[in-house]
Parts: sequence; structure tokens; C-alpha cells
Amino acid sequence: MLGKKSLWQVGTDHAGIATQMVVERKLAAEGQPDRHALGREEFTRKIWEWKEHSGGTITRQMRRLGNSVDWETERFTMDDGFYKAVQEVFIRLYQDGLIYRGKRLVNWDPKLHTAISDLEVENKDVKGKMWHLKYPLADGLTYTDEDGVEHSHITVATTRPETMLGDTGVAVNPEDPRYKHLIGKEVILPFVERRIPIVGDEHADMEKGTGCVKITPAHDFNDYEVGKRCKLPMINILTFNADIREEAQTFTTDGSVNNDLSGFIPEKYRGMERFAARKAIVADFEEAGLLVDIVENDMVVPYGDRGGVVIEPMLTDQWYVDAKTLAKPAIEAVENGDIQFVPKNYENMYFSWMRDIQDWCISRQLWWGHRIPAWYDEEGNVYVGHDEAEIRAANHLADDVELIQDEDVLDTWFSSALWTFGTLGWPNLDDPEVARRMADFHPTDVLVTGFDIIFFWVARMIMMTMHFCKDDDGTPQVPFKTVYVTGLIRDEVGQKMSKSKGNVLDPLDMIDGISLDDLLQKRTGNMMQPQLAEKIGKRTQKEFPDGITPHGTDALRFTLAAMASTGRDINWDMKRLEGYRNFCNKLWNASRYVMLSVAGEEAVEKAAAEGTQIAITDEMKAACGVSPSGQGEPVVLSLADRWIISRLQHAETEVRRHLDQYRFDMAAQALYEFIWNEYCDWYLELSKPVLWDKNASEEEKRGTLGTLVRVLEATLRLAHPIIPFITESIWQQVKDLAGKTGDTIMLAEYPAPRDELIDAQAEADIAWLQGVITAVRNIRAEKNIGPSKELDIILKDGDDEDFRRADENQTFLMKLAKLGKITWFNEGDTLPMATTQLVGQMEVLVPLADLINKDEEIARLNKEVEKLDKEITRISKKLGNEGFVAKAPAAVIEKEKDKLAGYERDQGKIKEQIEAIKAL
RNA sequence: AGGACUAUAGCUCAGUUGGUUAGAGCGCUACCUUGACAUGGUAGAGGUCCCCAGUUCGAAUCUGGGUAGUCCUACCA
Repeated sequence: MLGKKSLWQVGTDHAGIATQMVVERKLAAEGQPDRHALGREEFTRKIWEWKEHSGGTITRQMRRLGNSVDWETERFTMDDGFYKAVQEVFIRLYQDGLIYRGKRLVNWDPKLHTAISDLEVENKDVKGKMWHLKYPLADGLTYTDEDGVEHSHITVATTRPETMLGDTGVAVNPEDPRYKHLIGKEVILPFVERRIPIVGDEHADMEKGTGCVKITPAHDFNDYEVGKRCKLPMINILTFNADIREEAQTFTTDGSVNNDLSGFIPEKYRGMERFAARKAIVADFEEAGLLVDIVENDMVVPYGDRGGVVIEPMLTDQWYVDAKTLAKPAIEAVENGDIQFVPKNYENMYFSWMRDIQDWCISRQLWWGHRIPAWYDEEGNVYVGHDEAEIRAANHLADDVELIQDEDVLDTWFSSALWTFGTLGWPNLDDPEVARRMADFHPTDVLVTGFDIIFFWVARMIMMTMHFCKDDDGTPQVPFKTVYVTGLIRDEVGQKMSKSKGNVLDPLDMIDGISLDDLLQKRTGNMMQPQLAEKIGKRTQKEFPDGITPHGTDALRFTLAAMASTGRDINWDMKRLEGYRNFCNKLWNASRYVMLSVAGEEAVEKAAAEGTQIAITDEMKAACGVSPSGQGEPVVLSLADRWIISRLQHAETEVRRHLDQYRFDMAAQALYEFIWNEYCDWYLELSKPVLWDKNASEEEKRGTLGTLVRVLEATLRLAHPIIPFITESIWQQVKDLAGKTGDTIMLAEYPAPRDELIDAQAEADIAWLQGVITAVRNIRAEKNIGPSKELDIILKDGDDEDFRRADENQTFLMKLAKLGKITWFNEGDTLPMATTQLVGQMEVLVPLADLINKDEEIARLNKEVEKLDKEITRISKKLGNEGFVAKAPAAVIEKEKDKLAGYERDQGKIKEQIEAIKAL
């Protein structure tokens, strides 16, 4: 519509963990063999199958919503082309020294058997216990505390007693007077009988627990750091299931295998499940008289957000990306404004995460994902390359050297991070098509996303893109210039929508409607927690007793736009949706009126009955001022015509401005107001006196009919981005009448305001007209006079403008206010018993001798006087304030003075009126 | 613990750089099947702008402090 070359790149990622999990669960539910029985190849084939038939939910919704995306270039992060990009990126980063492999502590999900990222860990508040355990000092050492009590033990506090099997030290604060003399001494780890040192480390907090912390570097992130600082070895006591191992694995501080240290685990704990082991160990401490205390403890426990079980820090070999190096330019790009967040406050969120970024663990122990392009020989040497042959050649490896590819896959976000350039065909830049697309569409302009994705996607896309995509002069390219952050759609009470809560609303159901039964089935069928079904069912039944009625796509889109104020979550309100459905209906009916006016009832009804388009004839075009030759027919524009054209220019200005500023809510609001409150409420009504006037000239009728059509046509184009379907449908009918050509409104020009069409005089005149009409309607309502009864009115105290306007707009006034006669009050006339309204300085009088109670009328007017009194007092006070007069801008003072004068004049008029009535 | 966001009509939300008689939709009241539309029309009622203090001639808007709610980050002794 703006004539710009554009691409909306759509696609989906492969959601590694979630997808693998869903399919595993499905296999289990169907009684099929699990993935280990199937084997890697067969299992991934199953996932592909599943993806084929149920992977399109989101894109189906997008299609129905009419999103104007380029479907031909739809991509999936597991498609072949994408793998090329992923592989290339991995290899280059490895060569650049930005990817490395190492033994580190990771968040391990014991259920899903994979490392997961910090961001996939959900920390839950839990009421737990802390156990105080005594570790005996080695070599019979004792010490005396400040109270003179002698101790042969040191007491540590822990919330995870089972990890003591892997303790390699006890830390005390080097400043702690109670314990610092023990630094360098040793304790005997109960049951394991291992001698472990007491070390001094800042990590030990004198205030917390007992002041002594057991250190288990292989099973705790803090301890891991302490272990590194104090050169403690690491002992892994858990299997990947998080059960106690038969024999522990021992490592030195740097992660290499430590053969000097025993991996002994007391027989009774071997193979125990971690929480069972916890119980057993606590019991044994108690029995041994080493359990000092159990303290209730509020704490936070990490759960895997997918698997739902407690995460275990685990020492494993993983691949890492040096995120700190990549983050540097990515931070700068946002700092210097190359990338802007809308709304801006999300930049802080981005900075706070990026400035404290940890190296990114990219390997996952899954089967669904991009296999890591790394191979190992028998000695454990690592080779990274595109394939085995390339690696052999590059490293001069003989054919009989066995190479085994890394079993792990890459984090889904690793591939998602390549989205902006990977989807354009990178790295095949030698392909002219790819080069052209990169030149046309990279950097891209806008990324639309939810705030919860800023860390996952946005940050990583920025890092990767800036590393790999450069201008000819080597300047890094940003992936996009603007990040538009949408709010989340929540349910009507502000809860996040989720399947387990059963409060999810499918946009398709709001578009097409759904019966209560189907909705219940959808929400409660096939649930992970069937015990919730009843509750969800009840709630659904209460909220949607009749299901959901159809509202249509445009209504849904308009609602989403109208609710999209900056960065704010939206509590979904069906009533708003209904309101905007009515709006669409209003637009439809308005266009019906236009077509009836042009084509006549017969043609319109016939087309409606047959479901066809109205046949537009040359006569119809001519009636709208479009002659077959393409030359405009002569027209005369009425005041109303000039007014609505002028108002349209304002609407166009507003809508465009709001769209440019991503204020879709305000753009929607501006459209709503223009279409309903101006075009429908006033202009259509004002067109009737002209069109239905037998005495009106051809030129006048053409002027009005043409304006009806042209303003509608432009409005459709203006509204098209928000409500594409209805606008297209109507546009196909009116385009010819408006002298427009083209197959689709999608390719029609977006309306731009033209200054020369703004008509201040017409706007002022119509405002006056509206004032008079509203005044009369007001009197009607107040006096309970039906709208069909004709009224005679008297105008009093008008100036030249009032005379002119009343004279020029008699027809409009008579018709819209349903008047019989308009007369001017002349000096010396006797004032009849009447009720009044003010329009500026002019009085509108409706003589209603029989309907007016003198006292009531006076009371009503007195109320007006009081109301004005308040305002007058307020403004007088303001103007009497020396500070205000001295310091406020002249324009503001002038405005206040005008207001005051206006109120005083009105009040004077009303007081006069009261006197006049009293005198009757 | 640190941070962000939110608090405006019965409900869902606007209110751009301080100057409005504080707005919209829905709901509510009264009247109306007038030749686009009852998914409608006309006219209304309805608000200590969460509280307190400050800055200012002037605060829904700016500052500080509270209260309530939502969320994020960190924290398993």
C-alpha cells in the first residue's frame, strides 16, 4: 500500500525439548515402544510425522487472521537449508575460538536427561528444611568456643544432605572469629570416612546457617566456584537419573579425571533415588548422634519448566559459546540506537541480562535437533567440520582411524538465533538469488515479539547476526532496527492463558464461533492432569453458557489493535470483541447505504440474494461523477461534502501518525471515531437531504454521491491494514464508482492527507449545525417529545455568521432536527413560553406553551446557572492569581479569559431567560 | 534481596512534551421499528484520577515516600 518492497518472513522453530517430550508422551500413551527401543533414526522419523500433522497450528491461525506474510518462503529451523546455516555458524565460531567444549556444572533435568538453560528453570518458593549436621574434626582435634565449650566437631547446615557424599571441603568465612583458626585443618566426612579440608572462603556467610558450609563442587553452583577458588577436587555422586551412583566419579579442580581420589560410596546408599537417599542419610546422622538441628526454611527450589522435576546441578561435558565476546557489539547496537525497543523500557531488561551474560551452553542431550558437527577419535580428540570426509582430509587422518560423531544436538535457540539471515539463504552468498535477498531484506526492519522472548530470541539473534553479517566495509549488520514488544493476552481475570488452567481461547473460535460442547471438549479433553477437568468444565460453562458466537476475523483483529497500547498486557474482554464486531457491521451497513444510493434497491438486493457483486454500470459511475471517458463530470459539493472530505484528511493524518509510532490502539480509535461518529452519524444523514431532494441539481447529487463513494473508498484503504477482509470486500464494489482501478485493495495506494482539502470554514459551519441540531434534540429528550413530532423553533440574538449559517443550511436543519418552521426573533416581538438552549451566543427557543411548567423550567435553568457559577468561580480565581498571570504562557491566559467570557455570556443569557419566563 | 510495570467510570482500557468542564467501548437509565444498520438511533446518569508529602502560578501527568497487584532477575548452607 505504501509501495515499498517488503517481506514478512514467517516460520517456526523446532522447539527441541518440548517437541521431543510431547512425542515421547504420545508414544507412551499409545503403548508404543519408547525412544530407546525405537532408536534415534526411527524416533526422529516419528517426530517428523507428528510435526507434519500437528505442527501447523500457529501458521493456520495466521492464515485465518489474514496475516500478509510471504508464505512461499516459510521456513522451519529443522529444514535442510537451515541446517547448512547452523553447521556453518558452529564451525566458524569454533574456528574463531568462540565455541569450546568443557566439563562444567549445568542445570540437569533428570527426567528429560538433558542440560537445560537457566531460562528454562522455574524457581519455586518452597517451605523446606535445613539440617544441621556434625562433621567430626580429624586427628582427634578439639577446640573451645567463646563460651568455653569444647568441640570435637564442626557443624554445617544444608538443605540437601544427600550431597554430603560428594563433599570435598567445608568452608568458613576467613573473618569468622569462631572458626577461622580451623582453616587448614580437616574433618572426617561421616559414613564415607573421607578426610576433607576446612577452607576459608568469602562465600561462607557468618550470619547464615551455622556459618560453616559443606562444599560439594560437583552438585552446587556456589560450591563449584568455591571449589575452583580453593582448589578442591570434584566428586559426582549422581547418575543422570539423579540416583546415587554405585561409585562416584572423581575429578580434579580443572575437570580432568582424578585417579588419586576414591569414589567410594557406602553400600547402603548405592542406587538410591535422591530423595530416598536424603531421608536415609538424615536418619543415619540422627542415629549416629550427628544431627544437631532441623530448621524450617523458606527456600527456592529450581524446577525444569518442561519436565516439572527438581533440577540437579550436574557436572557434564558440554559445548559452550563465548557469549561475553558476542554480547559486546550487541549491547552497543542498542546503546547507540541502531536497534530500538518499543516501548523503550525493555531496553533495560535487555541490558541487565546482556551485561551479566554467562557463557551459553548450546549442547542438549536430545535427539530432536541439529546434530553437533563434531567428531571424536579413540583418544578423545575433537574434530569440527562439515562431515567426516572433510575432517579426515583436513587432519590427515588415516581411513582406519575410527571417528564418532557427537551424539548431542544444539539448543533450539542456537538455530533460532540465525533466523534473520538463515531464512534468506545464508551462507550461500554465491547464489545470486540469495545475494539479492540479503541485499534487499537485510537488515530487516521490525521484529514483533513478546517480552518473555527478549532473552531467548532477541538477544541471541542480535549476537549471532552481528557476528556473521557485515556490510562491505566490515560494519556489523543488525538483524532488525526495531523490536516491537507486544503485551500478553491474558484471560478475563488477568491469568496467563495455559492449557492446564483451561482458560485458553483459540482465536479461531472467536472468529468462527464454537458450541459449548466443543469448547468443553477442547479444554478438558486430552489433559495432562485429568483431575482438573471438572473445575475447568464448570468455569467454562459459567463463562460461556452458550459457547462463543462467531465474530469474524476483522472484529478480532480490530480488537487486538484497539487493545494494543504500549507494552501492556491485555485482560481479554469478550465485550470489547462484540463492540468491535458491531463496528464492522456498522461499516458494512454504511456501505450498503452507499450502494443503495448509487445502484438502487433492486440491484443491491439481487446481488445479495445471489451472492454476487452488484453490476456497476456506466450510469452509476456517471452518477458518482466518474464518466466513461475517465473525465470527471461537473459536480457541486455541499457543505457536508466539503466537511467530510476535510475530516477525512484529519483522519488520514492521525491514522498514519499512529501507525508510524506503533500506536495501533490509537490508529484503531481514530478509524472508529471517523467511521462511526463522523461518516455514519453525521455525513450519511447529511447526504440524505441532498439525495432525496427532488429539486437538487444533477451537479449537487453527483457531488454528494461522489463524495459518499470516494470518502468510503479512501476510508476502506485507510482501515485495510487492520480489517482486511471487510475492506477488500466492499472495495471491490466501490472502486469503480470512485474511479479507482486495480485487482485488490492490498495493492491500492495508502491514503495520504492533502492540505488543500482541509476546509476550516466547512468544519466550523458543520460544528454550528451540529450544535443547533443537538440543542433541539436535547430539548426533545428533556421534554419527552417524540422524534417524529415536528417542532417550530425561534432563533434569537444571532450574529451575521449565525444568520448566514441558518440561511444556507435550512434543509439540513429541517431534516436532521425534524423542524417545521425556523423563525428569527426580532426586537419588539413578544417572547412565547419556550424552552431554550444556547449555541454560542445564539439562543435556540422551542415554544412549547402547553408542555412547559414555568417553575420547572426556571428550576432547570437555575441548575445551569449554578453549574456555570462553579466554572466561573474556578476560572476567576485562576485569573486572579498573580502567579498565574505573571508566569503562565500568554496563550494559556488568553484561553482562560475566553472561556470565562463565554461562561459569563452564557450565564447572562440564561438569567435573562429566567427573567423572561418569570415575566410571562 | 534487586529491578520493571500497573493502579483513572460498575467492567476492559485511552489520556503523547504539566494548562481538557478527565475520555472511549461495554454495562446502566429514559425515549424511539424515521426509507444503511435494534449488531441500531437520540438524550442522559456515572469519576476523592490508590494514599501522603513535595516541585510548580497550575499535577491524572513531574519528584520522593507509602499501600496493593503483576512480572522479571538473583538466591537450594
